[in-house]
Amino acid sequence: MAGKSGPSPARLTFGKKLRAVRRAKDMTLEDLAETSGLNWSYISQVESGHRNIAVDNMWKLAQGVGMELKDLL
Amino acid sequence: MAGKSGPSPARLTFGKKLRAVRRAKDMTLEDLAETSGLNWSYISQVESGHRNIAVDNMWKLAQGVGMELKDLL
DNA sequence: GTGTGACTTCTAGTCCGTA
DNA sequence: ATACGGACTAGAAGTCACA
Repeated sequence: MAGKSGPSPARLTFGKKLRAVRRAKDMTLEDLAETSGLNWSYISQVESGHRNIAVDNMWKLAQGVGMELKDLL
Repeated sequence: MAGKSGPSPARLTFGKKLRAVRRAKDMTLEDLAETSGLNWSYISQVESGHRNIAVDNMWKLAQGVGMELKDLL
């Protein structure tokens, strides 16, 4: 794993909200991978809080799910 | 400089708001460096949008300035 | 369709000096 | 008190195979 240190509150907040929104929109990881331009496997790790994701990618995921970034925090 | 790619909208939004809030609270970069545990030189680059900061550190900066992370986006 | 570990490449993040 | 640059290390980005 790349994001070694255990899930932090910040990662978990973002990850859980992202997953909730994605599912609410009936999107699979593969769907979101396509709309965000990121790898589905990577997104899976982000949603579970195992990755310390940076702003640019947070933004892409927010866009990919049709929301403002601040609404995922 | 490490963060090569130019400032993205996501970086700029966060950076500008952080700088505004920090100054509104009369904090210097060194003050924020101390309350957040991050390097002041690095924070300077984040505020100007030159760095693609990760969530955990965004959280630390939000804490260091006494705000919720979502309010800096 | 999804979670995870492992791996390489690239940059986030530190530290120092200089202005 | 802030900015910028170089040089370095830790860790994020990005991908894959297997469950």
